[in-house]
Amino acid sequence: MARPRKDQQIDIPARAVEETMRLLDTQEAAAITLAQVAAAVGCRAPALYAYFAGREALLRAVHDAGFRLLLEEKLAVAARHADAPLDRLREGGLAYLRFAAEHPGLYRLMFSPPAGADLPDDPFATDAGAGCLAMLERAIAACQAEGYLPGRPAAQVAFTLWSAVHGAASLVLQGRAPVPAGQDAMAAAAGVVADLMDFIRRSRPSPDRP
Amino acid sequence: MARPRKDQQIDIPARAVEETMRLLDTQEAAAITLAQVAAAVGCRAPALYAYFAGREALLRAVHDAGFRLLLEEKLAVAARHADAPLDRLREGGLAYLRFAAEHPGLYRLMFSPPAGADLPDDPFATDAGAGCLAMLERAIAACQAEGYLPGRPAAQVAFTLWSAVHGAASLVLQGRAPVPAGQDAMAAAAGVVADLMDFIRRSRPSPDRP
DNA sequence: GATGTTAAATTAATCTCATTAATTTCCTCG
DNA sequence: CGAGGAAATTAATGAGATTAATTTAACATC
Repeated sequence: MARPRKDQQIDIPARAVEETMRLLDTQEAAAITLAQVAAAVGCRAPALYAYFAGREALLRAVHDAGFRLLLEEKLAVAARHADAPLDRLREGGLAYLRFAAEHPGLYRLMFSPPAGADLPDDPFATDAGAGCLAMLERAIAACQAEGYLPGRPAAQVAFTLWSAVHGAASLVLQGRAPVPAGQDAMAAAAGVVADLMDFIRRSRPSPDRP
Repeated sequence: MARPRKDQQIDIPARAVEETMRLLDTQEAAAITLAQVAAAVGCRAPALYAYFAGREALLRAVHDAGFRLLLEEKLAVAARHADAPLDRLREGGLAYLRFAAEHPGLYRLMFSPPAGADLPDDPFATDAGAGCLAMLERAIAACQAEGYLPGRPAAQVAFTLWSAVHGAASLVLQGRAPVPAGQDAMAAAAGVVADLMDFIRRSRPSPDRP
């Protein structure tokens, strides 16, 4: 019972990331223990060290997997609104919020200081989140092609919008959103998206004004 | 050397919060150890338990102190722009960003899930951050009195703006802001405030349009 | 097929904290 | 002065991460 037979081998690295994500539905990242993950995977804690440098590294891998998942969902949404750029922007924002609501623990991990693990590589280029930002930037460029948000660098606007939506998600997950009464906590966050869309709509010089 | 003489007593609870804040300038909250704090204060770790239920509670106290500090700074800024509501809003946002830049560790702690410690009391009402939001809401009401952002609930707008500025600060502190080249990381965040002010300016029905 | 070598886990051993228990020292009040 | 409580301290416990030592399977070579 030291080394497993070939037929009962487990793909430890993959399972570890999966199971950690699952655990994040229940507990916060800080509370997750390697023994827990190992138990869920079907091995002992030290076995994880063969595939991850340590707890931090495992969490970092989950962090990255989270961004890949988010990107997938956003791509799917974008595909459904390939034409209408404004709709794409709104639906993208709402999809983002949905993601945060459905995976609160994972979302928090994705936006916690990845600690230590970020020094080795480029600060932003290699980050898994960069893909999401790039995608948002394209959506904004499409809006600009229709006359919205004229004369501003798309990258800057992308950062503004991402900031707002991420900020909303983050505040909601901390219970810091004003909850109107009996409503879903995410309602306030959806309101942020609505406000932003309104701002964008008004940014077009000539038509579309009350 | 068990109990200190009256003349060499320390105000442990106050010093502990102070020193923890100081430590946060260097390390992230997760890395701070009670022994470290105790050493900085001038006592041993178990002494802290007489004043804080545990590590979490100490961190929570620091979290609250952080919000009080932030509120102070914002009040000072507001006082300097008692008239011009739009300026007050912009300067408030920039002051917020400055705070985050100057106290990155503290800021992260303030916006980390306070974990466990939030169940006992009201989710939002008693929170130290509520004061900041309330203040923002007043500033917005003042802008509305001048015709900006007409017909929207001030609370909703306040949440949108707070989300955007907090999101920007949060992303910058994680190195997730696009840094234009050689510029300060906070430049991108300042750009967010500029964008928001622009949106607000355009929200007034009649005048003030290119 | 026996056998040495590498691989992949396991259990045992360390180390670093947080937290709790036992002790010590000082102050205050009679 | 002596008793009792207050405020720390040192000693003990326990959870978890990490590392060392050990075990067993798979493979290649003879």
